[in-house]
Amino acid sequence: MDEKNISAENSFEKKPKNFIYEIIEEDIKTNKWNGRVHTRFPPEPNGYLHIGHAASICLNYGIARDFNGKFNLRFDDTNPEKEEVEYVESIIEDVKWLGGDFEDRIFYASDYFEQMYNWAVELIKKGKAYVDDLNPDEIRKYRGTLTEPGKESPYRNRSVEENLDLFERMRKGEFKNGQKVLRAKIDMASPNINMRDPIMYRIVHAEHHRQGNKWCIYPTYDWAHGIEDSIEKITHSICTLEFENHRPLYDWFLNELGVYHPQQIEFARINLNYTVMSKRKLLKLVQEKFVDGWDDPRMPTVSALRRRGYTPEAIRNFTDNSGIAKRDKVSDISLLEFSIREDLNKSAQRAMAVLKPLKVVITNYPENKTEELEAVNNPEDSSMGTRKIPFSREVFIEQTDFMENPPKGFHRLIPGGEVRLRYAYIIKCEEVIKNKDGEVIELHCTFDPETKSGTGTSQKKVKGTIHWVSANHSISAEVRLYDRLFSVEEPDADKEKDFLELLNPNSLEIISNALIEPSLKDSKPGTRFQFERHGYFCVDTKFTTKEKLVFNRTVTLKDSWGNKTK
RNA sequence: UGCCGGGUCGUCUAAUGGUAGGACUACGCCCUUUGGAGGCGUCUGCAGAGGUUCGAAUCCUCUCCCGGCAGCCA
Repeated sequence: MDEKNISAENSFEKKPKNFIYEIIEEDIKTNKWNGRVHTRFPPEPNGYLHIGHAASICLNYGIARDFNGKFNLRFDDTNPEKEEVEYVESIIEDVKWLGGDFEDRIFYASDYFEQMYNWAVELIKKGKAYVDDLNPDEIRKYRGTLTEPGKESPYRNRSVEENLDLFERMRKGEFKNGQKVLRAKIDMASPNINMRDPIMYRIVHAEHHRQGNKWCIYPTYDWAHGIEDSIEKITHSICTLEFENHRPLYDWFLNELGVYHPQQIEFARINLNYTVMSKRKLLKLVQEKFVDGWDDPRMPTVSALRRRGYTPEAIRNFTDNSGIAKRDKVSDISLLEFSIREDLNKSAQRAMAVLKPLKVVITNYPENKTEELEAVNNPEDSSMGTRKIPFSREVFIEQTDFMENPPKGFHRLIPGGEVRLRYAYIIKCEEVIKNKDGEVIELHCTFDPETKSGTGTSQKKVKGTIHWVSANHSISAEVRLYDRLFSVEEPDADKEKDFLELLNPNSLEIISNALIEPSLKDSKPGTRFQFERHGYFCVDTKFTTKEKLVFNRTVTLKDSWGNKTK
């Protein structure tokens, strides 16, 4: 091939998406893995997945898809005390929902325990691992500090035979938790603390969610993870930055074993402002009932985002736009919100809902008349068609759409002013009815029959168009409005205050008597709508009953007027 | 004062020795029967100092700042 052809071909190549794609493209060029690409997502089933995990799933699955490779789901279930079947099940559901297609490749690290044990025996025989009798406290002291080398355990130089015997007896259950560990024999003076004879096995007498009581010794992350990757013939083992210091150890184990050796690559995890991402803190919010579960719509978990009305597409776009790099980052929540607005604007059916109703009587409209008005289901997508909305003499509008003493620039209803009722007529406010406390409780208006929507006969122009529902036809629903869970940008960053003190007390507002148009009556849980001029809403899957629809607000519409008045 | 990794608009991310660009946000304007959507525009950035070079965000040196690591967690 001559140079011209090469450059012609190159001009069709897409620019690598990020530094990991660059590495993989280079590997393909040099045939490092015989052209194979095989990634994995290796969660520990000790909690629900959050948006950060979603980024990892999208990255790993996306790589497999883009390079015609494979993607595994693998549970890193090496710690029976923290792991549960509930978490396994939720993780499978979430990965699938996000579009991470692992086909039939769902694996469990615990299925490799026998192989891991045998390889540990091999290392003992090579003189590269030993059983240590030091207790946890002693081990910590012997490890040294960040600036001082550690010292060797007095048990470090046991004979191979003794180590073999002790290790076998560890497995048999002859010792108590913490009594003995198996350690790799590397270098107690290493500047990398992870290399100071790291622990490979600890004794844990606990029931494992898949293995039951078969094992009482469990491998540590460092020992187990490379083996899991190796067994599955992973090519690129992608993990987060905090494992960078562990890479020498990952490599050491695989080299000593002389087995298939994937490449570990680290990238910066995604953080989001106004929330927390650590599983420990999320668990605390759940356990101490600050939220109604892992899927409370205010949580940053995948199941919460789903319940709130996010689409997999929006989450994928968000993680794509957040980018993959090595510098620490805190992504702005507004980018997440942008991604769901962008998606739902194109796909969500429009509807009218009045959250805080104000009664309007149209005095010149016949008492018993009902009109069926035509409304567009989605102005962005005419294939979604139209629907009929009933209109009658009494309607409800939004309390905030009327002001007796409006500020400059207010386009809605004012005494003596006119406004269009969406898809209906232009009305004029003739009289304001108040209660004895001076609160506005009702408006008397007149309508102009010449201004019916869609007739094209109206010469009249008004600045504002507001939404409404017919008093006799609307149905009641519960609407839940969510705001950010925390009132500060980085709840983790404050060293003075516990993150629980920084919770936003107004993160949930429940409106129990909102009025919605009758076409929404039989909406199925999970269905998404745009309530015009309010935002996107989703029928809640947890609290909706046959008697009552409950809507979650996914995100507000952008509101340039509201911003101005703040 | 150990080791490892990072510093590009407010946020996120490109440019890999050759015009610092995009997205989000914010703010204007236009348009609009959703104050939505859409269109157009504006603001703001290479941590600092030297050096190499015709030319540096990019290469080198020093400084500063930030993050991770001392679980029998992952």
